[in-house]
Amino acid sequence: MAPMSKNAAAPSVPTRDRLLDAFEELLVEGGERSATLDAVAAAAAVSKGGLLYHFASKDALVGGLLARLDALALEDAENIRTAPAGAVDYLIRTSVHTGSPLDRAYIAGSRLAQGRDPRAVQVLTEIRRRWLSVIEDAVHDADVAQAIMLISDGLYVNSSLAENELAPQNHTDAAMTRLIALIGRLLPHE
Amino acid sequence: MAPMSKNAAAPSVPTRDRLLDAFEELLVEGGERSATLDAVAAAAAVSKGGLLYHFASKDALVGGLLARLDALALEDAENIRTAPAGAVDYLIRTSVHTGSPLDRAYIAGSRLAQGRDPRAVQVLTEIRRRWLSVIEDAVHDADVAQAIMLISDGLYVNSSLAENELAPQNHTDAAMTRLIALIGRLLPHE
DNA sequence: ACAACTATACCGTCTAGCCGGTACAGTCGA
DNA sequence: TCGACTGTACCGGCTAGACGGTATAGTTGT
Repeated sequence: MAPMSKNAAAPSVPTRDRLLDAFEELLVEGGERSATLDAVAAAAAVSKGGLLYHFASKDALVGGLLARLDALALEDAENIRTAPAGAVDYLIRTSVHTGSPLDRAYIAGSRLAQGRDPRAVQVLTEIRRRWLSVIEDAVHDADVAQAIMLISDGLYVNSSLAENELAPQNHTDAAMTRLIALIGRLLPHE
Repeated sequence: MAPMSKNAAAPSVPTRDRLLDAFEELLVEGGERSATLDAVAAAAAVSKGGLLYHFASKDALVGGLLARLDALALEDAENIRTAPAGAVDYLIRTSVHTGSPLDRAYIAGSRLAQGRDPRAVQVLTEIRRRWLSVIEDAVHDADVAQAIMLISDGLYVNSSLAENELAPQNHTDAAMTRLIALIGRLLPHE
């Protein structure tokens, strides 16, 4: 077929990124196992040869995903630090599945880490270390910061496990506001 | 009817359970991908034919693991409810990788859920629903119970991701005691 | 001309699942 | 008490298909 404007939509997004998007999507939706090269190529509407043109191996594909995740997370750490409503507020609100690029990349990375890919484990560990550090700066108490991180992690688990079942309205804006108020009690007074 | 004394060692643990143990272990250590039938059989020191005698398919193996997890979790809910030091104390302390049978089964189940096995998702969702219910009974506040569950989930993520890296002494007894004290602040007063 | 692909064919390995066979303990009728 | 038979617990060889990766020839927009 015509490799140009697929059919209607012009490839405003470079193929390389579309491949990474597709890989991510498959990891999130179907786990490690379903993210095969064939599946990734098909999902990105690219031939397998085309995939391997951009990423010479599956390892390279994983590397590309992890690099993008790391870059996204680095930006995010800055967003948390400078969030107008406060670091804790921002962290908690963005810990629920918002569908943001970082969100998807983070969950995809988690899948790889659970498959025990050592690079994925390292990248995730580093990202979490950065988040913890930002929260520590914001609350001035290592134990409280730790507890807040745990809640943030818990939210990720919840939203990626239940998707939308368990406790229908746990992730609404109102619920998040109540949760953040609750976290406020952890702070002695500042 | 004695299937005993294979050669020398009497199989004090039935082969069926050894297979489930091996499957669990592989899921925990290497993720979904590494838990192949061949690997499970080898880890249980059984031939592949032997494995398939006990579990006719991989699906059946997953079913067996999930059934065992569910049974273990049902017992555990009772342990939480009747824990001398209180439900919250028990839940939090057992949320870190203790190596208990439930612990391992739960993490293994999580791996399957991340592979998007719908049965695994359902079993885990149900287990978490039960835990939440027990905590709600203990703290008499839905929001606080929710927050405690999130912390518990976070601890699982932490211990299963970092294993023993990130923040060396986050899961010591002392750290847990401090965390539980912190959670106490969430309760208005009771 | 060149980069960015498509399409197809192929290879070695891994994976799930199947099947025939073996060993052996216990049951039962004559 | 013997021989025929049954059920349980396995072994190990096999196959079809999936998977990662290679190779190569052709197409298209700039």
